[in-house]
Order: sequence, then structure tokens, then C-alpha cells
Amino acid sequence: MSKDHSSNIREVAALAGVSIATVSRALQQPDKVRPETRKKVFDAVRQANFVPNAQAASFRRQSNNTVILLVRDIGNPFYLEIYKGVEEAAGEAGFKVLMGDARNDEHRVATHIDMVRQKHADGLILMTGQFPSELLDQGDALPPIVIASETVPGLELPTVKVDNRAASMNAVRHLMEAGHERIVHLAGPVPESLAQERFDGYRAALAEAGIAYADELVVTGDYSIEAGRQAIAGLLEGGIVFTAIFASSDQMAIGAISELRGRGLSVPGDVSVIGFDDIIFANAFEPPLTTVRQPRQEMGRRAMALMVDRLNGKRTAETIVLDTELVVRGSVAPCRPPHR
Amino acid sequence: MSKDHSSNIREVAALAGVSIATVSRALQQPDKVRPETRKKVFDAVRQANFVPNAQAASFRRQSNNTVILLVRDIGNPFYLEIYKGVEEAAGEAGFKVLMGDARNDEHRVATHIDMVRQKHADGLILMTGQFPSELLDQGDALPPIVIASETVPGLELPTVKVDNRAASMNAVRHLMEAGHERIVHLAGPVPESLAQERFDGYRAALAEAGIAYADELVVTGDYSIEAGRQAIAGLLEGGIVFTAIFASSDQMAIGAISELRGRGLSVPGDVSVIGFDDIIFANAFEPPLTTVRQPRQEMGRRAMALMVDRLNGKRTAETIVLDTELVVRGSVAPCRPPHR
DNA sequence: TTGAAAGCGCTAACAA
DNA sequence: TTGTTAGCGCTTTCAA
Repeated sequence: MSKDHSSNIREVAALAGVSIATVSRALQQPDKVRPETRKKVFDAVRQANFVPNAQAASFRRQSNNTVILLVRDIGNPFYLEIYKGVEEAAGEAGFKVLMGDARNDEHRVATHIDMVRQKHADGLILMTGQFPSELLDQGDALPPIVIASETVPGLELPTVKVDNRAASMNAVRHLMEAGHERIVHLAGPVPESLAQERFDGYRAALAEAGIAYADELVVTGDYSIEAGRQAIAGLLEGGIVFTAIFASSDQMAIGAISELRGRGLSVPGDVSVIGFDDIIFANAFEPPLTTVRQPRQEMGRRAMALMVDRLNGKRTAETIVLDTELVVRGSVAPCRPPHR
Repeated sequence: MSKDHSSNIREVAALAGVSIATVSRALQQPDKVRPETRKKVFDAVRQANFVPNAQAASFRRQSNNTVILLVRDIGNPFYLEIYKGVEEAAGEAGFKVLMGDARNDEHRVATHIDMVRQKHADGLILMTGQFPSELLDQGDALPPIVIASETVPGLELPTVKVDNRAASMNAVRHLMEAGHERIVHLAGPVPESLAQERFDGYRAALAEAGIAYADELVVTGDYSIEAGRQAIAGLLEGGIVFTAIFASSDQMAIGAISELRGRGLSVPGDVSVIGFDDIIFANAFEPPLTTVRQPRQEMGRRAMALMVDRLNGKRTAETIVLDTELVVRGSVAPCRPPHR
């Protein structure tokens, strides 16, 4: 019968009649020990019910092959597939992934950066544009950080993103081609870069088509369903007239549609809507949401790859830009005379 | 200027002119050192740019105040709010939370249990009914595990769940009160307990109302949108007649509705639908989904509380049962003559 | 191919 | 209140 209290490498060594160094080697680099020795060790491991203490190993190695994926808001399903991509690449490289929630709070970003400083993890994949300004000038003193999807002005770090400006222009053009001119933009938390880039794309598309930009048509939010709801409620109550919406997240688009419906307006009958992200619910929604697809899984994979590079000592601040795709489904219709 | 390579407690001690024990104490239990000494230490910490190595501390303490939240499928937003509850309670108790994805694969459950054995984390909050059978008989030799939402037959562990059977009966009754008799059940992966309990509730409600149970009306799935879609596609193509659906997850309900619509059927016009979970999208959906609300955040909080108890040496296998609530929204209508 | 031994940075028991 | 000191379990260098 095997003992049940957890044993250590010394017991195994004693049992196998070898030194602890040999046990360690047999486990880490089996080809470095003679087959017979290896067998003795393995038998002893089994007999002692030995499970190596990863904490001790990490401590000794001064690294634990774990990275933190810190997202803006874990409530947004957008990040789920990112996580999958990160985890996949991490697994291949022998890393574990810890997912953290910044809750739209830059203080929590600082907390997680501290976790890396304290060696809880080897690096941080950052997926929020909020960054504690007091850390901005630390430059080289920052622990390994890779940014995904967003960017932080003033921080030169390895980054994976999409061309938000171009993607937005494309989406807005699609709306204009359907005859829409009074297009609301549900923006992210401008002036953060990500939100700003999409906003810029919206303006650029308008300008290109010779449509005047109107401040009253732009509302910012935190990408949540609730933000989408509230934005539309405010617009409608303010008597603002519009026939289409370009939202910078599917969640805001869905919140907007829900609110429109609650007030008796139909989508796309009265108002056409385009979202951003192509989360899993976009396609199951009614109407199926026309949206900008981001290659989320790949974004996650590439971010993790950049992290591995960084942890291997590479110190470039490479930026990878991935393609987006406008997925046309059922939430956009030709423009009809505006409501009211 | 402060140095940028990370310093250790010895340097700080030297700088402050005290022993390393005093530095440790000043940082961990400030009230145990004289204010003046404390100040000297803090100054030295700042000057040396000292960040305690949490890994070393964890190693020394043989615990790292981290728990893993292992969920069946991280793609299901159901788990997001659970995570929030867990994280909240964890924060209060000084714990960190690591979220892992079992991907409906019991092998990955084993992997994560190993992570705890290897001291990557102190405990595991398990949110899947899949469990490697070879670990079942380990009983006391298992690391600290708490189960949430699901149960594993043969495993006596601290558990938080809802009364799935009663909740299902309630939902099905609601459908029958609207006149429905041909009610499809989109079940989870029976015979896992969670799925089984909801299935039992469905049957019990039917029996109570004197409606015959029909095998053809029950389809199992893995709680995903896609599973809901496919189940309905199969039913419709098989010529099965029904007027209502009780799904054991909102995602399956949403997938089902999407498929129904794709085939020209309306909800709730032709088919009424009730889901389970009340994920954030349920309310924004069209029609707003009638569903069984689970107190997710509380479930997370209680699970974490059980974990803290367990880590403090409590060895009971307490089961906490939380209340559910049928949230009536717009996806159920009085029964009309069945389609076809 | 194997063993001896140093030591990662910290905590905590014990002594002063 | 503070200091001394013995490790936690492992990896890794160096020597044999």
C-alpha cells in the first residue's frame, strides 16, 4: 500500500538507492540517466506516491511557466475565445494560463502587474487600454507584458491587434451603401486608443462619403449590454433621429437592439445595426447580427507566442496586425424614412 | 536613483540596518515592530525598490493562497458570474483565483487536480460533473476540492448547488399551465447528476399532470448553443411534433430558438421555450427568455467560502442548496395547435 | 553516468 | 521588540 502523505524527492532517492540529483534528472531529463537507474527511480516514485512539488521547482528556477491573461471585463464573452487561443499556444509551450478580471479598473491592472513582480506569474497579457499612469514611465522596469487587442499610448510593448480604423470604415460604409446617413456610433471609452481608433474610422467613413459628422450621434460606453441599452435610451429620450447604429462591441449592439425593441422599434425595419467582435451570440441573435469579426483565437495564440518570445529574452516591441472581416447577416436593411 | 534589478530581503535588511526577520515582520505583521523600526524598513524597501518574492513565500509556507476554478466549458457565460462571486469571496479571504477550462474532457480535470497536487494552487472548485473514474476511490488522498453546481456520484465533497429537480418541475409546470403537453426536453449530458436531476424534474412534472412521457421528446447535449441547434434540427427533421421546449441551459434554448427561426417557426408563436441559468443574454434576447435563474454570484461566493473552510482544516462534506427562481419573460405563450 | 552540496528568498521557532 | 538560524523541496554546478 502506498503512503498517503505527500512524499518528497529525498524519500524517493532513498527508496531507489540513488541521490536526489539522480531522481531530479530521471524526472526532468530521462535521457540523462541509465535506463536501469531510470527504472529504479520510476518504481520508487510509484511506490512513494511521489508528486513533485511544482512550487519548489518554480521557486528554484525563479519562474513558474504561468502567464496571466488580464481582460477588461470577464463578463464579455469576447474574451472567452481569446482565452482559448492563449491556452492552446500556452499548452504547446509548456505554460499555464491564469485569467484575471480588470473590471474596468486600472487599479486592478496595477494589482495584477504586482502579481507578476512578485513572481506569481512570469508575464502578463494585457487586454485593456486602462493602464495606471504612474507605471507608464517605468519602461524597462516593467515585468514582461504583451498587449492584445488594445494599445496603451506611451507604452512600447509587443502587441497583437486588428486595424480598428479600417474595420470601422468598412462597417460604416456598409451602412451607407444601404442608404443610411444618420448613423449613431456607440463608441467605447474614448479616449482610450481602441475606442478612439474605431471612432476615427467612423468619422473617416462619413467624411469620405461627404456626410457631416454630428456630435449628438456619438455615445460612449464600456462595451457592455447595459451600456448599449442606456445609450439608446438616452438618444431616444433626447429626440435624436437616426436610422442606423454602428456599435463598437456586439454586447452594446445587443443592448441597443433590446432597448429599441422595448420601445417599439424594429431591427432592422426601423433601425439597422452593426456590431463588433462576432461573439458566439451574434449569430444566434434575432436578427442575426451583422458584425465585424475579429480573429479571436488567433489573436490569443499570437499574443501568447509574443509572450514566449519575450520570456526567452527577445526585447523587441513588435506589433502584429490581424485581419478582420465584415460578416453580413440580418441586422442591416435599406434605409427607410426615419422614425418619428 | 533606485536600482532596477529586483532586490531581496537581505539587501533591504542591510540597508535598514536590521535583520531579515524584522523586515519580514515589518511587511507581514507591521504591528509587531516598533514604529521607528518599521519606518526604517519601509524606507529601505522603497530605496531598494523591493518587491517580495511571493513564490518564495508560498514555497516556504507550503501554500500559495490560490484556488483554481475549473469549469466545464469556459465558453458558457454562465460561469462568468460564478467567477465573479468566487473572486469576490476569494479577495476577502486573501486568495487569488485561477480559472481553468475542462473543455468537457475529464482528462483535463485530472490535469488540474494534478496542478493542486503539485501545489500550483491550494484547492480546486470543480464545476463539471465529469470526473476521472480512476480518481474516485482515492477518497482522502484527493487534494482539497469543492464542487459547485454539479455533483459527482461517489464523491463526498463540500458542495453548493440548487435543487435542480424542483426548479425543472416548476419550469415544466409553467409550460403546462399555458396548455402545452408536447414538451421537448433539451437535457444535459445524462447520466451526469446535474443533467439527470433536471431530467427527473421534467418527468416528475409530466407525471404529476398525467401527461405520458415520450422518449422521442428528449435530446441530450453539452449545454452549448450548437447543441441546442442540432437537437432541434434533428427533432424537426425526424418529424417530431412539439409545442414547447424546456432546455437545461440558456445557451441550448438560444440555439434552439435560432434553429426554429431558421426553419420559419416563431417563438413563442409556434413554440414556447424556457431556458435555465438566466445568463446576461437571456434578457436581451428576442423574445426575452423565460428561464430559471440560478443565484450564480452567490453560488460562487459560497463555494469559495466552503473552500476556505476546507483549507482551514474543516473536513465535513456539507451540501448547500440555494434557491432558484422562474423568471417569466416573453418566450412562453399559450399553446396553439402544433405546427405541421 | 552519478553524487555532493550549495542555495533560491523567505518564514517562523526560538532565543535573547 | 529584535536577531539567529534552520529549513521548505527542488535544480544545478562541479567534481568524481
